[in-house]
Amino acid sequence: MPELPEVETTLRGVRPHLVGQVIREVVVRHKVLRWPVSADIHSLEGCKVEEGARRGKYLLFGTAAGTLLIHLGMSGALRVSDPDTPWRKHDHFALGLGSGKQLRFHDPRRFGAVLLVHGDPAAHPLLAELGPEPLGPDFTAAYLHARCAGRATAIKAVIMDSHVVTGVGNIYACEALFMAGIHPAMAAGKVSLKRLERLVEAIREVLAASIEMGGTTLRDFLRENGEPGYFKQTLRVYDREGEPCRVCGTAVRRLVQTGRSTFYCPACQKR
DNA sequence: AAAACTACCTGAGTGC
DNA sequence: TGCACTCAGGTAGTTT
Repeated sequence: MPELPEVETTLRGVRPHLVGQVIREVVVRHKVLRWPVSADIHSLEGCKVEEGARRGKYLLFGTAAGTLLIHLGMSGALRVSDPDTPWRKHDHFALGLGSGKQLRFHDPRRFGAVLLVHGDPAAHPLLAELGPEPLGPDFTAAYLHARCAGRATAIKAVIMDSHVVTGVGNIYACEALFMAGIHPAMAAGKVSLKRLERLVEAIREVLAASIEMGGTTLRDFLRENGEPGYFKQTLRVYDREGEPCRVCGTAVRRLVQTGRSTFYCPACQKR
């Protein structure tokens, strides 16, 4: 499910319900997600949520007992619920809040993570090696050019590598490459600085536009209030195999790169 | 060092 | 209706 826009949408949705609230209760209904839920997670009980932030696709909620780190994986979602709402299958974790509401973590595939991190979260192994934020000032064409230099790896794989730039997943990698007119299988080291400038701009533009629309609901992503995101209708190539390119009418093609589907227009995107 | 592959897990959809 | 199979928004870890 979630790439950066969906995580940001989730953050904006849950933050007003969380920040300033005391955590009355921590409910662990399934102890192991991608990793075991931190054994000391109950030490959050009685703590106030002081802040809510995002780093890449990680959500960070700061408290006196440490930082609650949540990753949504492929199928995770957070939802603010009334406590008398019946638990759904795959509701694995929840916080009972002073407001009387519950924040529930739902994740059928259990690729997500719920961890309590002590000390500076930026120093945590999961966060320390992440690349710059794509919407921040450090993600520039010069930076990307340096990271691509000499690499034979496909440009698509490079922009999906969270250690190069964080938050760009399969949907937005396909979309941004289309917008920049770059063939997804092109060797990263062969893409000119000028074209990388367009790519950086395209990544920023597509992520910002999707955030504006509440993210992309492909199958099951829902916001904290149960509403879908509306960016799917704006997708240019993703999940549109065989359909006409919105620019030139050529049929959109699908290819498989490192086990993931890539969608592209063979006429608009050149090597 | 970089590139390719594996693993984790459930559910939806397809074809027989 | 059921079975076997493929595919799905992520990414750490292992192997080549």
